[in-house]
Amino acid sequence: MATREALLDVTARLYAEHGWRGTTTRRIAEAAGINEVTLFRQFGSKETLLLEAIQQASCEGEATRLPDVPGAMVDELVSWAVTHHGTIRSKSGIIRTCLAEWEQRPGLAPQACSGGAVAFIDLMRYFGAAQARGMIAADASIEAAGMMLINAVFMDAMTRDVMPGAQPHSPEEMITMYVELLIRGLGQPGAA
Amino acid sequence: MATREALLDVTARLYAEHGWRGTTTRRIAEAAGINEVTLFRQFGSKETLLLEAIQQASCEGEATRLPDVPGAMVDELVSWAVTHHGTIRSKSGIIRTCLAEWEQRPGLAPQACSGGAVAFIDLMRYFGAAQARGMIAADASIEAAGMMLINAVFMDAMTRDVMPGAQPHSPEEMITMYVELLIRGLGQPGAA
DNA sequence: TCTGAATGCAAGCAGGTACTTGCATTCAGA
DNA sequence: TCTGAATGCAAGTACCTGCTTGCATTCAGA
Repeated sequence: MATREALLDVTARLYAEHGWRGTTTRRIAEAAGINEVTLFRQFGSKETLLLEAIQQASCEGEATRLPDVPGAMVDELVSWAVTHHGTIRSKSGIIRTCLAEWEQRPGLAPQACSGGAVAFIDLMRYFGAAQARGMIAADASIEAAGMMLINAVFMDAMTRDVMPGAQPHSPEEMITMYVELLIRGLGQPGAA
Repeated sequence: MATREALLDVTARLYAEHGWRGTTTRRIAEAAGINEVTLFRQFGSKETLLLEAIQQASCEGEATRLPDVPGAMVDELVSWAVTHHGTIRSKSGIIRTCLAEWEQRPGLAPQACSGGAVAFIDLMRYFGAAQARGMIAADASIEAAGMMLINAVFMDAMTRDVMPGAQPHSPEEMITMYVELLIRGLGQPGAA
């Protein structure tokens, strides 16, 4: 079983860096320190190995949940978003590659991004509860706020490696600014 | 010259769909309807052709500018963002691929994303002017607002092809919601 | 001690890929 | 009419890639 685990881990890492075609079976075997033939005996084909590795890498990572009853909204949202940011960042390579290769393998991108969809649903539930309690203006567009927060966190996590030094602020600082701005926008009733 | 243009266009399209390794010289020649040898005689190598094609595709597209003197902010921002959205969307394939292959060719991603950086600078200038005129709260974080708007527009443009049907609203509707929410957040002074 | 499953190693196969060479064809401009 | 540049065509080279085969080695469990 150790061989399987090593192969899956190495394959996911190589896929994130080099894409499907760039992840050759020879390179996988060499990086994992095992013989190429063993790879085929274990998984049958390159495709099987890659699909399993990508799925495993997409799923791992903790999913934080926002409280059922909203309290200190800024604090709760910031700490939740920071965790979510870390989860995305640890998978940023895989997500980038799956998105780029969506046209060749359409099933992978939704799988890799599923964490984001779950987070969005959780966020909408939280906003809905806050709105029901009058903590958010009744006419506020919580949908827009949710999308913007998710997108901002997602983009920050994805581009922080690609553009080093471009962001003078830490993720925590940026997220705090985002959340405070959104809460201000959601709190003021009827500007439209 | 017609041969060069055809090769560059086809190459950019294939690269957006299949990535660097997937864009083979045979495929380029076939799709362009010319002989593979001609490709090498014109560009010398696959690398030269691809770099030139990607650069050309990254640069094209109109750059709208926000007014020097902010007026009807929501209207101005929405129409500007909608144009920006269209520009990004027309290059979404190239951008996705360049981002994914950033680790192998680090120079391409910043090049493909340069339009976004320019747009962000323009937006910050506009927000700064609005703030100087008192149209935005003095303590509002225009930096956070700018990032969020750029990110939201970028993400919408990038994922609209990948997740068809996932967004019930049109780009214009989403952008309008984003802008109105942000303006509300920027207008209310001192919530922190 | 024996057995069988997992693994390693060397070699090879068929097809793809970047790129080259040699020669024939077209065709616009002098 | 001649010339030269651009292009096409057929073939080939060296290397890569997924995958297979045959055989030797290790090693835990009966």
